[in-house]
Amino acid sequence: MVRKQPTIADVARLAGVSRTSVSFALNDRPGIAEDTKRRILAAAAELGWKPSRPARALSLGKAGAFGLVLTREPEDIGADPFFPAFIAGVEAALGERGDGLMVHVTTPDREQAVYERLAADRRVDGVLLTDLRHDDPRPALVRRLGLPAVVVGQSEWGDGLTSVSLDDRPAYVAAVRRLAELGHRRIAHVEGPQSFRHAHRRRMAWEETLRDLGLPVGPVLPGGFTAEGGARATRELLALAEPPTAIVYGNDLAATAGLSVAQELGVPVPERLSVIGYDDTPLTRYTHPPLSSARADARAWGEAAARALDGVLAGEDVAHVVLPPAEFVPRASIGPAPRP
Amino acid sequence: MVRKQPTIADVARLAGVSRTSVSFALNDRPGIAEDTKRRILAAAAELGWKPSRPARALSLGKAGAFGLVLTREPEDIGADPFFPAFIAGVEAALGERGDGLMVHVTTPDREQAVYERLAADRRVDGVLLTDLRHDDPRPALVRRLGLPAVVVGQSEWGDGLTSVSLDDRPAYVAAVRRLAELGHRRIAHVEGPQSFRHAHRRRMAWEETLRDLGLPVGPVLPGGFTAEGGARATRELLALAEPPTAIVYGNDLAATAGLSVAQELGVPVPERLSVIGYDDTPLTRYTHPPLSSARADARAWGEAAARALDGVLAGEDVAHVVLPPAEFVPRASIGPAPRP
DNA sequence: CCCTCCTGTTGAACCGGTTCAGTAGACGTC
DNA sequence: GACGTCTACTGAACCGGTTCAACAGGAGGG
Repeated sequence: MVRKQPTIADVARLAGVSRTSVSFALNDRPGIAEDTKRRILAAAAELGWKPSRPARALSLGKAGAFGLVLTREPEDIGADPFFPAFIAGVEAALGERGDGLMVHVTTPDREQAVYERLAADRRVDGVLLTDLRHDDPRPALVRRLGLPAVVVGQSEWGDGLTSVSLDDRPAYVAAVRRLAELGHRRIAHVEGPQSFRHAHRRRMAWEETLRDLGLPVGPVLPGGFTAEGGARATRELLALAEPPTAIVYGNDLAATAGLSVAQELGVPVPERLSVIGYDDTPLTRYTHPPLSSARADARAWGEAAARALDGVLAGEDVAHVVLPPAEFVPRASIGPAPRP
Repeated sequence: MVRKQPTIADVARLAGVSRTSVSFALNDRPGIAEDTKRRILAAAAELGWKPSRPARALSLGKAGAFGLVLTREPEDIGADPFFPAFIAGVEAALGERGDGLMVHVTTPDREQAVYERLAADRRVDGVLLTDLRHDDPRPALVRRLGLPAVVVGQSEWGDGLTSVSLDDRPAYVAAVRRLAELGHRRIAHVEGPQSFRHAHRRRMAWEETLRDLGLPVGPVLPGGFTAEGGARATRELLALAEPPTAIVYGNDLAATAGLSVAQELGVPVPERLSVIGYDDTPLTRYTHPPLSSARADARAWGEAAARALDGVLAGEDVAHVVLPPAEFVPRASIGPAPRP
């Protein structure tokens, strides 16, 4: 049973003033004598009064919460290193004000309905859009719904919405260049689902860097950001007549699986195959050999996204936020290209 | 800008009835003529009316949301395969009614304050307590705060609170027995943080099963549920004068790291070392060799926990819920004990 | 034909905050 | 001493739902 919380009327009674004065004192607005204010604050403290969020939300027309919708195929709800850290960052920005984050996990077919409900419910003031896809219906959807939103990703993905971006390309560019320096010429890519804009972007970074370097654009296979996909793609790549000497994966999960497949097939890493992931998951330092990867500060990203949405809600004309790009983290999984 | 949503007064006006009638019709209570009800529903549909959650929450004294607090050391916010699936399950139970889940990520030192705010805020109707520790202050805390709660774990951890448990011991018992069948006699354990009750429970399951089998209780080392801890512990175990022939880890992350260390040290798995994890993460099937693990249905757990909390809030005397236990999933990382 | 009961409907109060439009009283000015 | 101004404070309305008590009007019973 929820214990009855004191209301503003209780505080007013104890302090011997009107509810209005209590409200003014607590939101420190001018027009309250110092002395009275102290009395009111003392009374509030004595009763342990905290404003009722629903009442406040109703009165102010502000929910004091943001929404985050994770859309996943039911079978893909695995561990994603991004979200815990991202959410922690959002929380860091929100927590100060006592605001909260409503998390919804849903499937692609119900996604639109979830956003519609979020807008109609008036339980969140805005949403953070992550994992943007090509032709993502959400920017238009939130606009139509009048639901304030911030895009977590490149500004051009958001159809004019404010965005908070963290460039993952530099890490790929650095990775591919490093491989080239090491003498690799057949550099493959195991890509994430190309419907995701960040997955596509990673692929393009790999491709363009190879072009810039005048290297052949190696084979590309889908890895789906999953262990299974990474394993299967690796098997295929290593079965080629001229297998690549290096593989750049879309994320660590696929790369780790790829590492295992190489071992299983007796292909030594990095002697005959160099491997690179993305995400810098905790495991990378402890695979065998340690997996080269790329580090992005998901926590900072979450914090910045929350603050940007704050700004949007305040009616400010928030500029697109650009965070420091992801960094390539070389480890023992890469080495000189094998001699032909 | 949030588009102005229609209110119940708009619906009433359009249908030509009072607000009361609209409210009655929409919560289908008796005392409204079929005909009128149809008219009201049509009007509501035409305007696209959805009740305002804050207004409803204020009026009913129910927030229509649950809270989940994840307490983590800042550096430990990695990928945990449990929570995404657990949250998806909670969502499945809540989503039907349009209720939501507020997720807070915090650090141990602020944990208590977060729960206190949750209670004072009246923004959630109750909380789900996960990751219970020994002498966990939270059951007493939520009781003192009058905050309804359900314990995700064994009933005896909850100080009388309703619990939803999923036994992880059978998987450990089965794993250790299987190892014994395979001829192993030196079976080590790399445990999770013993302050967590489930980590301790896993350790005890390992220990008691060894006793039951009349086998020596092998060495135990802390692994902290992390890759780093798993790697370090494995290194130590393999450096022993008489190293274990099998290691049972507290989770897959530590086990996967252990697998890598074994490879690095040239200890073949499973020929000279059998390895078992827990969680059945997506990666386990694609490590080399595939990692034996234990599968628990985190999604079902979340769903059951949400339903149990529903019951508690409805004032029902909800019995402790017991879900099917975790299952041992043998894979190629275990094999016959090496001949001495 | 009157009284009672039931059905369908409504006005008003309420939930717990915020805020607008006042008002009482102190003070200064001429 | 009449008037205006400023400060400190308050009553009442409002946010958008739910719900209680009351009330028409028709049916049924005596």
